[in-house]
Amino acid sequence: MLSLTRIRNNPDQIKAGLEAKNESIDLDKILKLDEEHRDKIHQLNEMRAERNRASEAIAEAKRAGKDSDDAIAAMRKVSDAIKDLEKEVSNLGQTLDEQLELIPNIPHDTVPVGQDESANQVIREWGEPLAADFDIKSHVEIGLELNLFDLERGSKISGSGFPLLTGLGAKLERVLINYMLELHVQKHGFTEIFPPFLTRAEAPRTCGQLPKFADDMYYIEKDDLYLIPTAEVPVTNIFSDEIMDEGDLPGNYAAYSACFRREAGSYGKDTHGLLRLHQFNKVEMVKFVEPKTSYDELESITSQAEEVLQQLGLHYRVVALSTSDLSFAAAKCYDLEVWAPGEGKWLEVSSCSNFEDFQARRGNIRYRRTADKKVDFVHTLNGSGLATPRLMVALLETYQTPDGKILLPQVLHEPMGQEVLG
RNA sequence: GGAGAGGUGGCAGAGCCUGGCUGAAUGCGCCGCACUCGAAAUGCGGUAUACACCUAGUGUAUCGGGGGUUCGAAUCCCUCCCUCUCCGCCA
Repeated sequence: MLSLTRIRNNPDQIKAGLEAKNESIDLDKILKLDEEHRDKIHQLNEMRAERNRASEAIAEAKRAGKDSDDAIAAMRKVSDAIKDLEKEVSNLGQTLDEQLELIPNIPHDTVPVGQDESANQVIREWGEPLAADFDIKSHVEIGLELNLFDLERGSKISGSGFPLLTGLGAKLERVLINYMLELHVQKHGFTEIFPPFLTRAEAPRTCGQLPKFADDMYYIEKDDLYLIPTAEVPVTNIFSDEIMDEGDLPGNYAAYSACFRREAGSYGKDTHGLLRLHQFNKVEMVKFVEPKTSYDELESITSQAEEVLQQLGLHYRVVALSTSDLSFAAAKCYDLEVWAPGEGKWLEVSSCSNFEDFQARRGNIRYRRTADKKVDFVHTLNGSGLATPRLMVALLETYQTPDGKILLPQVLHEPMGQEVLG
């Protein structure tokens, strides 16, 4: 949520930002609504002030034992008028809020400007692509041959997009999750969280999934609960409606969760194998930081996510998303894309974003500054660290051998209890 | 699922029956000053947020959310949400 003051004071800057994000929002309409709203509030305040003065006089008279029937009769009319105006003001305010909730965050100055994803910038590339002198297989082939997963039976049980991992595939999934969590908790000092997987509407509202992207979420009508699309949702809301101490910042939290996405509108896209699923596993990092540090923290959370790929020895690149490719709530975002030699393409395995105070405003997440004791909104960031399905794809395809086996990277030998699959 | 209790400021906790200088006692915390070589203890003072404007100030709103009664609601009524306790059921 953008602050109205910011919109009011920098309408041109906001308009430019919205345009860069390919958003068509009638800001002038909102500004006009805001003006009308404030105008009515002003009127209302004056009427209320009058009422308060009169009530006080009536109270005084009553204490003195005098009667004030005339004054009461007069105030009755004022009171009715106040009620009408109150209704008007609250309707205006509600409309205004609904409009504000649909305004996305504004891109940071350093975000590359562009009409589509071709404007995204590759910031750096790490490692080398697999150079094989044999026919490279896709993860689907490998998985089927080695019985790591059974997508047909997964579909039988739950429909397409719900993977069934089996045997060593299931174990590899568990090992990867655990490995990533340990890295962030032990080495990077994150606090481990195991969050609820179903939340109230307020939680995705804070993060920006609601109200605009309701169709992408699984919803349990009977209990009015949403399945989380990422652990970002419950973890970001840990401190909603709270005032943190400056000493609590930066607050670094890492959480595993299953993630549920309806992927409405993306049917027929990346349906192949594990590339796009309705349910998947992810380790997510969330940071609550002081505003002035948030862009440094964005760099740091990105490198913390990169470290997973480096330790697994996977070829990847860091991409700065352009204005048009930024998500609704993000002011700046780096994607981590891992190279999948079997697919022959880069796969997004992580998104590291700075939301500035956008989510903090929606969720009312604040902190008290030590210096002047004032309360201000924190900045929130998050980064996948990482999502497993595409990581698994890259891993299987990168470490395949000519004889159809998987030679696991060093760091997985001990937790897997073996060096080779197959 | 059944029965009961409760939701008040950064926190704890009065006020609600008996509506009227109650934005809200008191305590803790925090800040300033005094005392001190310094600290603790003590004393004095201060300490919510948002919005607006005729901006050393003033006004309005906010006691879980919404609605109602009333000249006037933290206080009365309705409704929704949430938390806790006990019983039942269950992993």
